[in-house]
Amino acid sequence: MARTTIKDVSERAGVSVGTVSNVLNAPHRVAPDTRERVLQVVSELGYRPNRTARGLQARRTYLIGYLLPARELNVNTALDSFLHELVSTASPHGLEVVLFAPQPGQTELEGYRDLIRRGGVDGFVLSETNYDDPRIALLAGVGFPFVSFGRSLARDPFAWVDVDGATGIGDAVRHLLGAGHRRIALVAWPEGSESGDDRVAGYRRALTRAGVTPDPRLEVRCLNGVDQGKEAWRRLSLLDSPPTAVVAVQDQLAIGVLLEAQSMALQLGVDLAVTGFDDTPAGALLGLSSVRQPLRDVCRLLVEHLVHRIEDPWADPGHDLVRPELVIRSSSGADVINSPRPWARSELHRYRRRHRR
Amino acid sequence: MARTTIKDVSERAGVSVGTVSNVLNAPHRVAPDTRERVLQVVSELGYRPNRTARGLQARRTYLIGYLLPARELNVNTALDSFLHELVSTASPHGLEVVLFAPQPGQTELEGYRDLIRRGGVDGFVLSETNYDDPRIALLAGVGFPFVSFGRSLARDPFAWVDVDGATGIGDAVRHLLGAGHRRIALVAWPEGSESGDDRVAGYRRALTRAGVTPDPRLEVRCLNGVDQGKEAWRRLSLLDSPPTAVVAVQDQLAIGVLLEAQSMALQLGVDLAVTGFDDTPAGALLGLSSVRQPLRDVCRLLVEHLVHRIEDPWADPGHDLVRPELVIRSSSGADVINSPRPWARSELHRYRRRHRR
DNA sequence: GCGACCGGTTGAAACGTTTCAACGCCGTCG
DNA sequence: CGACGGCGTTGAAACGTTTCAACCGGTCGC
Repeated sequence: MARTTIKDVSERAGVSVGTVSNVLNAPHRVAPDTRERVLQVVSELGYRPNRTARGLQARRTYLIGYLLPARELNVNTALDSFLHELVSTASPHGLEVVLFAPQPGQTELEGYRDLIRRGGVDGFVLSETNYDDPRIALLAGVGFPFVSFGRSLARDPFAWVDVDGATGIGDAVRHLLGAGHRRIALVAWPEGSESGDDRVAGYRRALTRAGVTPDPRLEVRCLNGVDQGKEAWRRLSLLDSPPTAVVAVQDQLAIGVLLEAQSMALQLGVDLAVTGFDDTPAGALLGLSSVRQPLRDVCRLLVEHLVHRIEDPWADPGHDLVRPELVIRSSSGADVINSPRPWARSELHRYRRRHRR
Repeated sequence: MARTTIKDVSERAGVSVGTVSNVLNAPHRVAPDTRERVLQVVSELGYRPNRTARGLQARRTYLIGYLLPARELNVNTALDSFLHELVSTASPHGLEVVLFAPQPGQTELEGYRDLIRRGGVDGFVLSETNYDDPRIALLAGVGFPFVSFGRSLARDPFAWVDVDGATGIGDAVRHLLGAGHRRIALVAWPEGSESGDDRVAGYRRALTRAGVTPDPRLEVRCLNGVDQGKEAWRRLSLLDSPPTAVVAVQDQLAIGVLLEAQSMALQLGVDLAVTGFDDTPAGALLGLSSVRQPLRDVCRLLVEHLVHRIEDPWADPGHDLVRPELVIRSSSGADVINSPRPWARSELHRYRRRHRR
């Protein structure tokens, strides 16, 4: 029950506690034979310095805070893998990840502020950062170490890592262009989100560079969600000349498009190609091609930047933009899994005849 | 930069630090007017006691540890919601959740042991507990507070909370029986997992109680996974008289069954009813009926038990079994979403003719 | 032969709390 | 009027580290 302390070690090794501490933190200062003896006792007793005591003296906690984003507007569908990577990349730096949520009746910002005041963490990792995120103003304002997964238009310089969504979507577009598609639609979130607008820009740029003029009628805007994706495809399918491919800025939207198209008896990868973003398990299940965020790299960089901020809060904050990877599956024609259905096209025609005003 | 300490408060309020501490922790001991004055200063300065210092003296950390289960064998597909509920139920008790992973080259058990030695947490929450889990022997052995999500055959008594999988599966079976099904198959994991065996037992019991004799040929065993589910349905469909309903012990298996049945052009909810377990987003998307674990209740109970263990490690560990809820969707005939396909049956027959030896 | 220096070690202070024995004051009772 | 109690407050110790000035014994240089 009683934990073994540095004092136990020092007594047993016949040295002072200062010496034991030196053996552990500055071995070069202590004579080789003393060092050996102390290390021997340390391993016999299985001694590990107490984090709390060490933290009190060093004014550190060896913890980094991550506020769990509210469940409802959960765009970050990859929370699971994100946390995994974050925790395992933080670990070698002697850091652990503390999850927290605002107390009931507290705003998110108050949650951050409270944790700072209580001296609860050494720094924060933010995610789902958006334009002019108030958290950045708060943290940069008080000079508290943090790093953001996602860029932001903020006056203060700050450390961030982001996925190059524009290039990712561009890769999807180029993949579809390469497969012969020319009428490539976009299903995107409403204007005003950092990552959303970035992806839209990538779509337009890729088309333009390939000599295809982006057609505004092929750009549908809606909130995230499977149902919204279905609705989006319904609207696209009623156009004079419907698209042959759809690029969605998120898997859920893509899944909606895909399901709705299937229910119109369209053959995915043949009649219609679809791509998503985030490479979610649900999407993978349905054979959805998707842009995968390299979360391992992202987390490695996040932790590196954060460690720098903690160690030297005065240095210039750095940042990184990492390139995602397009995972090609059957939804964009990789290898067709379902058997062809010759009546698919006529189904689409029937649907359109019924619904066009 | 310099945080405000209890000393700042005491000086400004013209009292000793002891008094400030009493105001915060034992207000009845201090005179009302002093109390007011101190509280006034506390709120002016936004003072919050430093967790590290408080923890050092109390020999506590106010943190509970959760080891992120290895990604590969991730049965706990609801990690996201689980953590959400865990964090928000722990918060009112003044506890935060620390995630950790074994250092590279360390076993899981060493990860736990290390954290105990370093005095890193006040207690652990275990999940994915299995028969005779070595973590339970370790923690119960050294008398370290913990609570387990999942029962286990362990010699030592320990605190746990579990979902009554048997009853959950039983509910699914009764639902199908009520819809008129009699040949109800089971797709389950291989024998030897605590929760798996529990669910199998629930399946058999529900059938027996309803006067239907369980047919061993209708029980398929396979590892978790969508592909395994597909394979399971292929085997079931080749039986002399195939089942009209399938109960799976997990959503991924159910999804496999469902997808494979669809690819045979069976109409879900009409030709074949399917139920899963865990109510995953992917399942919900496909209209899969599923047994939902009441994670909020589970986490509330987990935290309560753990707090008791921490406060009074000598008391008898308690436990709770909570009943899950069956969510009925179209896969078991709730409201059929697809239009009927008259040729479905003949497709099945064609398939069977082709594949039976 | 003496001071300076150097490597190794020690002891004490400090980190920010809580706890608790001791103290001072005031009113009450004998 | 002195002893006693009770209430409110204080001061110091303790929690387990790290850090750092000081110390000690030995060696070197002059």
